[in-house]
Amino acid sequence: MPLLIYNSLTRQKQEFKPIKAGEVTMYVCGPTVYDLSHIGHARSAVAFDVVYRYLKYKGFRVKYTRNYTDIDDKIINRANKDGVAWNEISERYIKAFDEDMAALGVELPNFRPKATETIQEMIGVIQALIDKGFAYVLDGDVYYSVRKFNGYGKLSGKNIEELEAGARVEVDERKEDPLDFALWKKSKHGEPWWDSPWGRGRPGWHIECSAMSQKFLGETIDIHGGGKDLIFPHHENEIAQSEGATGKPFVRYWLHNGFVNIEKEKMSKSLGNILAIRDALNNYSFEAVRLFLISSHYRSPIDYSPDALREAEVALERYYRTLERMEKDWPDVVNAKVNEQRKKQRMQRIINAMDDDFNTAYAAGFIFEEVNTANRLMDSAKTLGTNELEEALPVIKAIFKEAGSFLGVFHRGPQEYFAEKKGNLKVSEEEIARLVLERSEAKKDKDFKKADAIRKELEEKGVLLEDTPKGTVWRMKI
RNA sequence: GGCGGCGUACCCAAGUGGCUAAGGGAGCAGUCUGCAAAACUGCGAUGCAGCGGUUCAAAUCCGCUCGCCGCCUCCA
Repeated sequence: MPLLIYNSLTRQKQEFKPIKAGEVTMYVCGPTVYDLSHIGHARSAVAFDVVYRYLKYKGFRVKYTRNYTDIDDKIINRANKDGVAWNEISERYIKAFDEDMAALGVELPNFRPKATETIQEMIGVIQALIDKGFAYVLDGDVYYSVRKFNGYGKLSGKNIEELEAGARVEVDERKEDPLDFALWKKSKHGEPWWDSPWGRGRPGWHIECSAMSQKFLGETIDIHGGGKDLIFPHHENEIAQSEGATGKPFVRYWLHNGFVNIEKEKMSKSLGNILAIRDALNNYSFEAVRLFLISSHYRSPIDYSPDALREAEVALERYYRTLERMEKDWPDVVNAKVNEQRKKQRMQRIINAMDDDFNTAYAAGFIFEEVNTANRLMDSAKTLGTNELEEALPVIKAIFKEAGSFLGVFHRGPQEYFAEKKGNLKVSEEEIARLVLERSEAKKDKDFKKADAIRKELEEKGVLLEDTPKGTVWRMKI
């Protein structure tokens, strides 16, 4: 079964065929670094992280670029507000973004260029556009003449006349047409600037992605991704710039992720309903955040709520508890030789799901079916024997590992997952051990009242006790 | 106003023409347990916003209606 990808440009799922067989070039719009990243940025990053990982899993050599927009009005405004240099702001939030990505287990793209490191290339693209008649200079500014580009609107499905009619932008009277957008902005007093053939200035927003994707990936790239809100005008303008300058198709497959909503409304700065990535990670494991994000299709909107994250954490704990049980109770079985044919067969369901436009939610469903199978077989080992168990457990563990490699969830060891949770403990482990022992003594004496009191006391401190045949174990309450 | 998307059980969510409508969470009952917890088993949509149509067959295609959301302005 081929890999199908929904292409925003054609509005349908298409079989994915890269330009060069076996090799994929992929560009994703990164953040404008003027504030902490929120859960919406996490969604985009995780969605394309999964795309990147899965393409690699499929055997493609992937060249993946994600930029930082480190020069922009918002950065300058923030710097003025804070009374610091603009690049202090951008550097601070690049660092914060990198930390958040690492904390989310997002793999590093091959190239992570900053806009300000690519100014010369941008100037080159702008010059090419001027030379070809797509752009014009106006007193130190350079504008793109939208009407000169034939395919304008093909990605967003808009036509120029309607845009014209509905234009809400403040019109710069000097522009030849209200829809024309800035490629280069003459620097105002006190603003950062770079030298250019048109005088000192700084780049417009859209030009950077055209320049950077060309520099690192070439004139025509396979995949370009970003949030749905970037379709217009950002990506529309990128197409106009890149195709205008090179005369070649810019992108073969456009991918756009849906939003994270809060209370059914888009999370955004202007509405003030932001959840920062690091705030989410304070309360939940990064895998729970990822599981929450991949439990819906990447193009659908998802509604954030504390409950939704909690449910993801509960599900994840169920998963790790099962894996822990497999490894602790059946160490020899679980590490026995994998029946490759069986594995391939079970794994194929997950691969089919992923091949269908990265249906991670469906894929995750199969993981939980395996969880159920493992538990069921372990439960019934005493009565039904271990034949089936011996064949299934190694396969199940291998599936977890393999699917985890591209989902970025389910791929750690249980001890690591649970150890991370113990970091939030409010009671010392020594104290817990002491109370557990005290309770065991009480249980031995049939003093169940005392035993229950201790269990209740610990539960109030967020520690749950479980009596197993091998003794009492404890874990963190979610 | 223009363009686009969505509406599946108590909640989240997959499924977009054809086996018993995945999976997770919550609930109830049972097994296990001193009691719990965990795990397992069973129950739970004769039904996929509503109405009509196409078809041997529709949650899935078409039309209308209702409701929600997004883009058209910086935004992942």
